[in-house]
Amino acid sequence: MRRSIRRRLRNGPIAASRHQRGAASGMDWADELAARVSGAQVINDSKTPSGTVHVGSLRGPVILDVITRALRAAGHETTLLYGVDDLDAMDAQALLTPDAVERSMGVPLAHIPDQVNDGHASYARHHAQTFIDLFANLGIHPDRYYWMSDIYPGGAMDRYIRTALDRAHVVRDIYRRVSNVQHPDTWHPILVICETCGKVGTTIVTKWDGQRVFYECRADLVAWATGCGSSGWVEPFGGRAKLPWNLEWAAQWSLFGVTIEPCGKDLATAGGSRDRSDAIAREVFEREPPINVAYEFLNIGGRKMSTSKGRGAAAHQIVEVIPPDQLRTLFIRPRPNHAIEFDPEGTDAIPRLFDEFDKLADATAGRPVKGEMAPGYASVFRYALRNADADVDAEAAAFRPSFAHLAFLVQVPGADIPTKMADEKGSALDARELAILEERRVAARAWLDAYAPDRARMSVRESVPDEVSTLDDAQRMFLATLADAVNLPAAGGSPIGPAGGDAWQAAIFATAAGLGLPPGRAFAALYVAFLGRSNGPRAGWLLAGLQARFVLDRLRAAAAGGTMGTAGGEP
RNA sequence: GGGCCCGUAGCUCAGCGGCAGAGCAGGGGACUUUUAAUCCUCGUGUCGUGGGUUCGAAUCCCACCGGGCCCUCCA
Repeated sequence: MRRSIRRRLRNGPIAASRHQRGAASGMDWADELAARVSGAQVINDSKTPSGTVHVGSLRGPVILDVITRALRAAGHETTLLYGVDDLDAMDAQALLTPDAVERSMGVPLAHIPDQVNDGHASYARHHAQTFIDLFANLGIHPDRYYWMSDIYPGGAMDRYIRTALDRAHVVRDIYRRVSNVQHPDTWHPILVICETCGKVGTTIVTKWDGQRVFYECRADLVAWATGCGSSGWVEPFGGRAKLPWNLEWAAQWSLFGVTIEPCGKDLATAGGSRDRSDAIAREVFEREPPINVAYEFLNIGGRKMSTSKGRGAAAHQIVEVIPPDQLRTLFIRPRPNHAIEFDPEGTDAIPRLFDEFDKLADATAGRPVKGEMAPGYASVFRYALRNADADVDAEAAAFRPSFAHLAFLVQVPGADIPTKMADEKGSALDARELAILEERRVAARAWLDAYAPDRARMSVRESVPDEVSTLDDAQRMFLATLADAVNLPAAGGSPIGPAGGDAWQAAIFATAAGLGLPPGRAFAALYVAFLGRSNGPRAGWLLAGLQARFVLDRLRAAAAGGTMGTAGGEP
């Protein structure tokens, strides 16, 4: 039974180049995959919790989820597994994150104490859990999570360890043949956790007697960690040793019966990790490897993301700005073999992501959209939804406020956003729409705090903006006249302003009308005087929220062309 | 050295054998007791280059150029 399934899986990676696909719709890669397989499917992915994970790492889990949904929609019984390779050593890889612990280099990640005192049992648990905690909110629900630090001690890997050691010569041959890596003839594919110093990255096994291995913990085996120099015979079972990554990967496929496993393009390169593991699966564990779905990375500004170099956001931070449906859209819209260019810092990339999602919703709901839709847009929309069981039509039909507009409104003092949105929609927002609004309002604020370009932010300048030099005489006159008009002497002689936004607003219109200045020019003058830009929030309410003395001084300074209030200093 | 991806409008990209397209940005205009917006309008771009196949190539093939990433356990 299983064998017949395997035989059908012998096709290469599905990541077809653009020239190979047919008259495709956008999500065909997932649906085509679902149409190609038969029988029950097991999808797997696993991750080494080396440290803080950046947002690009979520592409893999989202792709897993989309494949799972496509398979289930096609009627295949499907199991989704997600593993944590937490017996891997803290190695050079961890040095690429800000989290590496120098004295623990070479130690299994699961055996390193959590550096953050927030209740996790280990370094590995901390970073893996921080990552995994994002899954549910993104609509990714593996049927089972497994941790290699549980799997090994439970003995489940013992039979694969034995097979690998018995066939060490085959493994060495694969490394040499597939990857041009020449291990010594005494090298054995097992990593003992040193009984003396606890490191796994520094040990090498040179003998296997069928029950025990002889290992040495060498000071200079690797550059990034120093072994303690001890050696001895040990039974490499029950968690006392782990397989090297390529063998562990292949062993996982056998252990869990994996039929589909996507991987990043770094592993999928010719002669790389995936090729080695595929060969090991076939020749050592005698099982056809799972279907591969190779996927490209997420680049920031045309360059690779790097947590350590400050390019790109940590995954757990970006989700505060990009809600699940939109983050899924980011990953799902391009085919897996396309690199994604994404640069949220100081750009409108995030607002445009929302716009694109909204356009997908509009088109799916049958509303008119500007321009043309990419083929397969309805599938993209459906798979982008966090909730796999959502009523797609209802979701598409729901009212969604423009993100950019919302980012503006949240900066307007006293704006009644729900009422404004109801006006825009033409009727009251329902519960779901209010939830979407709230989600976007939070996201908009977070975006303004963390990523937005300055032009999207509105703030009253502390001194007279240079931009007042662009005002014409009529506008200056308006500002001066307004200041005089509202500066009615109070009993004590101190300046007062109109009480409240309505009164300010009325004064603005009255003053402009008195001067014959079109309201638009008058308001523009105010915005320039206070914000340094030609548009802004409702001016009356903006001024009402400021100190009257400040407002009057600024009006007069701006009317004078900025010669008052900015005390020299400029060359 | 090998592998993968990309190269189409300022930017992000779609199109993948049949008249070069969209969004955004930008220009111009309209409206407005206001902001955001909305509406109208404006697109000749060596489709990276050179060959080839074809009645016909941005599209298929070959070579090359440029960019990016990977091949060190990141995805």
